[in-house]
Amino acid sequence: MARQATGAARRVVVAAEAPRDEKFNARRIELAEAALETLGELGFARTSLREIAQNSAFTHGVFHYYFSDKLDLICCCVRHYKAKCVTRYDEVVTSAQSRDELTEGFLGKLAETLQNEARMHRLWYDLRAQAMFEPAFRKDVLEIDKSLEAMIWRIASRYAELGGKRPASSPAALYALLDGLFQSALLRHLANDETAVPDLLAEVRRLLPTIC
Amino acid sequence: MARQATGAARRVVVAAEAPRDEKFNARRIELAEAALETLGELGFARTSLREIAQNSAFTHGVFHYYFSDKLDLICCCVRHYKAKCVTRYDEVVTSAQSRDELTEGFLGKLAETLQNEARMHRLWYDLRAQAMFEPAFRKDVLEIDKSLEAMIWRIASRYAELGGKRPASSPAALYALLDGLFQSALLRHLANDETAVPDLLAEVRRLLPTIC
DNA sequence: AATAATTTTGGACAGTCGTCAAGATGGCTG
DNA sequence: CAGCCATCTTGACGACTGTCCAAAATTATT
Repeated sequence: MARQATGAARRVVVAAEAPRDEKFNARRIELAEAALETLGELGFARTSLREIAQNSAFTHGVFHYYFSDKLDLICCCVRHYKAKCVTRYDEVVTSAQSRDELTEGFLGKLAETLQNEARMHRLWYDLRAQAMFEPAFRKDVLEIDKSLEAMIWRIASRYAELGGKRPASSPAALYALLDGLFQSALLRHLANDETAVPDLLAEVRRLLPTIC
Repeated sequence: MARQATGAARRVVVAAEAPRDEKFNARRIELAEAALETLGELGFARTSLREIAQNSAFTHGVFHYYFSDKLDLICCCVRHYKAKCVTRYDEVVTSAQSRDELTEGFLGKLAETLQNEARMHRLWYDLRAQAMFEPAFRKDVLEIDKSLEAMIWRIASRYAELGGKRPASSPAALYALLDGLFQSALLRHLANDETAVPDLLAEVRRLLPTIC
């Protein structure tokens, strides 16, 4: 019997099958990473499984073998990508010994992300919007959103701590603010607005002391 | 010769044709409003011209007669809808005679919007995300974004004025904050989270005095 | 009333989509 | 070696897409 590709069915495995299961999962991630290339380029709506396959070393049948359907694939993709995302600032947060150091480290990473990973991030915003229409996306999206909020909160807490203060805002408001700024800057950056990145940096630099 | 449906070509009309032109434009808006019903239900990607036509009193051919293509139609739709949006709070802003009055009026409209026009707003977020991939959307989206920022700024300015202060934040940051909060609340509301609306109201109520 | 222009209709077209299943491949076990 | 099983390939299927067009219906103009 062919292995079920649906996440729900795959969770019930006996211990003996665990290594096989891990191999299966590793392959899923391999495919997801290949798919992310095309998804980041075209967005969710315009991307077909065939297009994904053509831009990768795999055939379109393999994707159907490892994923129950298109939604399953895309959920796996964004989940995998965002798992890396939420650790992006951790090194900066733990190593910074002063507010200035943290500020510069944070802003540096922020600019780097905006410029080098614009395609991946627009995919995230695409998916978050799709989740408003497609219930199948909601659970994953809400979960990722929560973890991003926590990521921002770690930065703010550390920043406040280094100044001997407490964050003057709720985690939700802080995340909304930074996410909103980032989203706007991303759109402008993608529209070839040269001032998008410096404007974002200046705004955040100005904002940080006022909210923590 | 059939009339060109592209916006660019239609702008060159002699004065005598102006009334005909207005009739043409009125029909466009009529069609756009019909299309918004389906677009708000299904989102940009899932909506086909045929589906729009079936859920309306028109045939799919008419849409091609009045719009050069799908993008043209959708741009017209969101433009039309957002033109109404940006005036939503104007009455509250001009009539409010105290901070409390403005706060309550604003929050009331905010809650009403979130609950009654959730479908239209998720379409806006959908389109804004699509603009990151589709250059044809960018001009309109950036323009609408600017006008929404101005709308928020009018509220904040008036709020500050009623308190004898000045807004302690930039227009961009303020809009990012409120837009981020609204977007998050909208997603939760659509996911049947009962606390989404009250949470948003509480957060904004708490935030207003701190930023103005 | 007759003619011309505009608007509307609904079907045809070529293409793409997700899905599926029958068969090929290759490693592993008995 | 033979049989088995997970993995992968390939082509086909029906449904759906945006676009286009020729003809019909409607409206405006002479």
